Amino acid sequence: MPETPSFQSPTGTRDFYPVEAARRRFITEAWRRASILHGFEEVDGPIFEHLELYTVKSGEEIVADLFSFTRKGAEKTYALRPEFTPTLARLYATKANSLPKPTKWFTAGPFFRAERPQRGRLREFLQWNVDLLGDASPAADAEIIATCVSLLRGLGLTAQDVRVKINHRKALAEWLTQRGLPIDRQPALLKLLDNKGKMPPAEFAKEIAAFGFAPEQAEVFQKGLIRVTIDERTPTGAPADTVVDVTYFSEAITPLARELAAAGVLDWVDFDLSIVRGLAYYTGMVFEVHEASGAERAIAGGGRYDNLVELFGGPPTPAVGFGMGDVVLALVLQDRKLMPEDPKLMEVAGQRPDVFVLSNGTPEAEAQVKPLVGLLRARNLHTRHTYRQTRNVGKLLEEAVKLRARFAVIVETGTTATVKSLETGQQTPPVPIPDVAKLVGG
RNA sequence: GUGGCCAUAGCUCAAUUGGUUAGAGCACCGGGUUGUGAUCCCGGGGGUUGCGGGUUCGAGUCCCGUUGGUCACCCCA
Repeated sequence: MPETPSFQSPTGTRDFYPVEAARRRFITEAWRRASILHGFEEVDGPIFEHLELYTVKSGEEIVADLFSFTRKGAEKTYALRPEFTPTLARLYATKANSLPKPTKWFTAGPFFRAERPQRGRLREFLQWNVDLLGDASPAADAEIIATCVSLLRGLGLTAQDVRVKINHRKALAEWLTQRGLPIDRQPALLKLLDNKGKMPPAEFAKEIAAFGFAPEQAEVFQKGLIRVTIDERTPTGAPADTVVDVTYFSEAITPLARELAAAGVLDWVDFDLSIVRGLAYYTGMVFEVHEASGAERAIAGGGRYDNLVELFGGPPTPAVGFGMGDVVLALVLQDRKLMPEDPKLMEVAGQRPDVFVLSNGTPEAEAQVKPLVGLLRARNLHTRHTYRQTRNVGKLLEEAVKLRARFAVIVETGTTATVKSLETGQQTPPVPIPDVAKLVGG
């Protein structure tokens, strides 16, 4: 299409009309509330970074999945940020000595990945990142997960709707080593676990057998779940655990389970051996949040990354955190009918008008509309008026209702107006115009 | 990067299977009405049928390409 320019939006991006913008705000405000509720402070960085910031952590292969560019007369190569963690590590490393321990930061903003879009994945999306740095304890792990659960709960989701699936890299590796699986073969096993959902059970069983597990033990990995209770002296697993002894693993994660119980979120959690995440940099606990039936992609994912700050030039610093994108979250909310519908949405997004001012159409009354609108706005009331030509009171009230205004003010004369509550239908007798503001809450 | 499906008004869909000037509902605007949220009636604006090419007397309809959407694979920080 050489000649006429295309005005379609770029692949994998979205246009935000008022309704979509309100949905976005519904989500980002929930993110912000949950973050602040748990004592995290907002930070941010540039939306593009030097390309090397990403290749340091992820290698050259990542370049294919980035939007990168150079300036004409090229200096350096930049990339639109695909994730926040490298920026976060830089922020922390730069001021590490003066930052409190722990440092609790969150951010929310746009990120970019040059992939083919599909359900739950776009090229431009919003992501919420919550990180706790400088604390290596299981309590820190639990605090991060509790913050994530707080968000989910705040949006109306329940432990029946979504599950937090937790694994522990280090514990799993040590357990596997104890069982006699050499370190160098473990990545292949993790990869297999990660792919479990995409292959027939028989094939999975066959492949798992290659790692020295009996066929019936494959079933445990197939199922993946380990129940951990803190009521008993020794954690016990689900019945399947008798087939594969995960006692060592369970002991390793018991401190975390206790902290999760103390934080009141243990009932949202499953310990799941098949949660792998990227192999690159997680060093301990890893987790993902999934819709309970397995529909949709992961809603959130994260874990402990104790080596990363050092990798970006800071002091050795334990860290734990997660990211949550808006795309899958919105899909799950819509699946569960938890995303407010159109008129309600404006209210949720804080855009509901307080007052709609109209007149009865006489010149004296009409002349008072704009001054009154200005007066009410000066009192911090969200005030609207019509742009239509009709002065039919019925039609204008209809417009006020459609906008979900709380009050309609009808200017009756050059000096008086009536105030009608659109919620109760009650209407005052004519009052002096200067009295209107206090009648509508100004 | 690979593959399947899809594309008609802002939205949801029609168009007698290749045949006149592409229609309807919703939405939007105006009127019915110097005055109260409903219902109803009348009228209006809106389309290069995603875009480009081809076949044909004739293409929204058939063919090729392309762009975009969607779903899956790869990947998933």
